[in-house]
Amino acid sequence: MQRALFPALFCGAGANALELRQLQALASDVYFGSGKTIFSEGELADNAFGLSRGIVRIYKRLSDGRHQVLSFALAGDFLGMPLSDQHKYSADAVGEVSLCRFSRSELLRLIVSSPNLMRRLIEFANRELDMAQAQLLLLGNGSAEKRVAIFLISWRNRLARVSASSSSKIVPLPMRRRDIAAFLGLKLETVSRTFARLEEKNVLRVVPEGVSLTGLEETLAAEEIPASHFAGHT
Amino acid sequence: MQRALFPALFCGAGANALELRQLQALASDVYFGSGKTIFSEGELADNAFGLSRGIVRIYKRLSDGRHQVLSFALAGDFLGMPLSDQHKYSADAVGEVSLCRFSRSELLRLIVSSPNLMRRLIEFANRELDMAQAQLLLLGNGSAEKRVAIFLISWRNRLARVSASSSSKIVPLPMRRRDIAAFLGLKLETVSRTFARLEEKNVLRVVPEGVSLTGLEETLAAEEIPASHFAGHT
DNA sequence: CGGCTACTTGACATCTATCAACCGGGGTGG
DNA sequence: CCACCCCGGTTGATAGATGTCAAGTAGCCG
Repeated sequence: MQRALFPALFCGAGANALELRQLQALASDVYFGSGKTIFSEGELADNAFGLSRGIVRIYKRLSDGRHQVLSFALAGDFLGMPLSDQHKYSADAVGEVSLCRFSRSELLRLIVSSPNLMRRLIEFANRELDMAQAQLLLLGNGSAEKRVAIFLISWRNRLARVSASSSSKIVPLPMRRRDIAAFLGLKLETVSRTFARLEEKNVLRVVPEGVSLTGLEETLAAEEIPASHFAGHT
Repeated sequence: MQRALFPALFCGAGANALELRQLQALASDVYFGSGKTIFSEGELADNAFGLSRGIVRIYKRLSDGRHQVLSFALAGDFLGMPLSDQHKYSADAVGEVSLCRFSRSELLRLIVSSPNLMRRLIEFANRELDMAQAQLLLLGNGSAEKRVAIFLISWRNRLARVSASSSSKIVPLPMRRRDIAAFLGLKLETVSRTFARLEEKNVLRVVPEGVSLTGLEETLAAEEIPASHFAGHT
């Protein structure tokens, strides 16, 4: 069984043994079953969470019941910035997830006392900001087809970075169509139709667990939005 | 003449005299005329900029010439996070602007050495992230009318915070329609039409320098997207 | 005065949302 | 064990909103 994977992933390759140990000392491992809510928008953020294993859907609820998915967190990500004392969005488990739970006040004290960790936190915030801004580009300028295509490529790249090599050419899509749609600012029917259209173009195949990409990026390379903006999602 | 306003604005009310002095020691005041480009996406970020006076348009260029405006920076904002060694987007002056220019390496050294400043930087990153995520909500779920309405209210609130009280009920819009459109993921014709429609509903008046709001927020209060997400843009 | 630029307005095309039917798998209960 | 139901997903028809193309107006500066 893996324990407290998050600290190692968060600190990255240049891991400093001390800060790693300090983080782990504060962490307690927790588990959430598929679909469970980890925290909800507006709640007091007594705890901070770091993701060790699995996928977490980060989203904001609109008053009419719609969702905007802000991101899909992967192992190594914080679920929200530990600074604010209130959760600014909700987080649900997509599939089963393992988390590190921290007392936010303890974590904050540790981070503030460690320039190293503080810097890592800024870098994390930076990556989150980059991702959000790339997403703004996509939602502001992309057709449904571009949104889906770029999402798939970006998602595959992110997965590849985390899970080393899942070897198979199939890109798993454990989230539901509805969630993909809510991430891309589309309706689930449109996502479904767009998958179908891309399949007809022979650039991907839809399989029950996800999709397999067969030339999607080449199609995209000829397009207006530089893929470089999206390849680097962390 | 005002000098080096940025450090005081960035440090905020709880300004620590020491960190303030240190920041000012590194800053040199620079001026850009209307429409001038301060830096461009992809350039090496030898300098970091803090905005003292005026408005700066932050945007990404798409390869086909379209722009996505990411934000309109106001006095007190950094133009991009000082961490990364490369500019991730471009910045143009909207009207005349005064900036503080820092050597990025010097600034970084100062910030890393000062837990106080580091924390302020994280808080700044947090605000930027919040704004970007609120924008994602808007682009993902809002009709043209909602986007324009929420933009206007959010813009007015941000201006009010910076310029104390511009007293008049007119909200100045020094940026062009094209920029508003690029910010909202719309075309400039759509923005123009939406202004016209809102004017017909008697919730605003279009004047040469901007708009005056006459009941727009009440209209919005009845809508699905909670305005609270947008009122707080910093 | 003339031309440029920003903006507005109009007619029409295109794309996505909406509403609705249908398919298929997994689980439940008879 | 089978039938049924429920849920997620796909597909179809239609409507509504925004984009596109084009003309026209107003203010500004030379």
